[in-house]
Amino acid sequence: MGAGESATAKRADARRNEKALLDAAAAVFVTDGVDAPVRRIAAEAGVGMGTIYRHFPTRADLVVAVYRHQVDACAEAGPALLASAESPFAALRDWVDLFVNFLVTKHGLAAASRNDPEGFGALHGLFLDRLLPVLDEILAAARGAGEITVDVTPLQLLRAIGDIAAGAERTDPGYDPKITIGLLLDGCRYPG
Amino acid sequence: MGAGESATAKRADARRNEKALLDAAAAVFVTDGVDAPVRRIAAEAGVGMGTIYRHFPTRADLVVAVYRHQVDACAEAGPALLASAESPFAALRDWVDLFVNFLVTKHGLAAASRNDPEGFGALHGLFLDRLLPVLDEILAAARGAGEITVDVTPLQLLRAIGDIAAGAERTDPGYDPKITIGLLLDGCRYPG
DNA sequence: CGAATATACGGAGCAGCGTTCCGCTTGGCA
DNA sequence: TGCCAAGCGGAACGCTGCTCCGTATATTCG
Repeated sequence: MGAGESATAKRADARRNEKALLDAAAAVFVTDGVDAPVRRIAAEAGVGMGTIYRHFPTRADLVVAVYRHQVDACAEAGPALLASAESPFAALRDWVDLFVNFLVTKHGLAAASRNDPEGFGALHGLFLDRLLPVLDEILAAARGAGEITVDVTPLQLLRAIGDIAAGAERTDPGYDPKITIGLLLDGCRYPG
Repeated sequence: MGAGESATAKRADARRNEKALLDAAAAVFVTDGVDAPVRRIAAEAGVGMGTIYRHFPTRADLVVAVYRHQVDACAEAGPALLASAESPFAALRDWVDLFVNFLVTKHGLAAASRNDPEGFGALHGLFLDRLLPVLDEILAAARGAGEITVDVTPLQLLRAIGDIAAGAERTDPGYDPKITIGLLLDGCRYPG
């Protein structure tokens, strides 16, 4: 069930186009957000409409492909933070910060994944698959250290954070999602 | 600066159509969400495209017109809750609950107002104008009673709540925004 | 009561979007 | 070199928001 490395080796031009598409999408997403017109991405990559749909049948497929390694990096940072931070709760703060920074810099990413959960099932799945276990681990550590007493599920927390970050994606001076999230995290523990 | 009761008295059919449009929009919003196609609303009301745009130049104008009284009701309930609840913090809980229930039942309302803050400036303004003072009052009372010690601004809290509610607009069993919001509110006080 | 006029109406039309489909091109292999 | 599956491009379709202007009508005035 491994994805695509052997089986029937893709043609060279197909591989080239896929790469071009990925690069183009990454660039366009930065300037125009993840809702950028398909034609725009195709044009940027110098390919036709058919090509983009053949490689990435769904917009979410493209988004996932573009951001997968960043999500991975975020997931992998979890254990490291847990080891280096002075307490599990501090690690939680740090890790959440990482996640929020990731979300906020991707225009409309979280919003898109929320507004169209059917279509963005893949993205949703990526987030959940990679991030949930990590958050679970950090949460368990914090709970073990007595820093968290409320029983909040990782899913609950991850979604809440995602929603808050999504709401703050537009740059609005005077509102800082991190403060809100800090409040939320504080709500998960009793003060020491 | 009063809006529209005298000046140059509108034509009878214009008034009728405006009412029809409002009713139609309310009905369509319930079934199809606030992003329902303009043509659909026009058809439901039995008017042409021109008419809908003449009465409500912007989609937000229509949305605001449809929900204004509900927002008003929510705002007016604030002082009443403050008077009847057993503590200011309890009133805060109740009032927030009211607000969330309002948001969650309007498919895509909060999301729409967030994804297009330019276009939905009117909606945003309505929320802020009517609701912020009320929340401010409740918050001040709670702070006066020593139930809230963190200095969180009404705007901060209102936005956070709106964002969380917006994220939960799709019915997703297993996730309850009210729990998240409860956590957030708890984060605003020291435990008694 | 009938004409004049501002007011309001309707819907064709335009531009931009996502998505599909199929005739043509090209890479890889014998 | 020649063949053919794999891949490509972009025209075309249906749906969207929004504008524009010829037509219809409510209101007013003689």
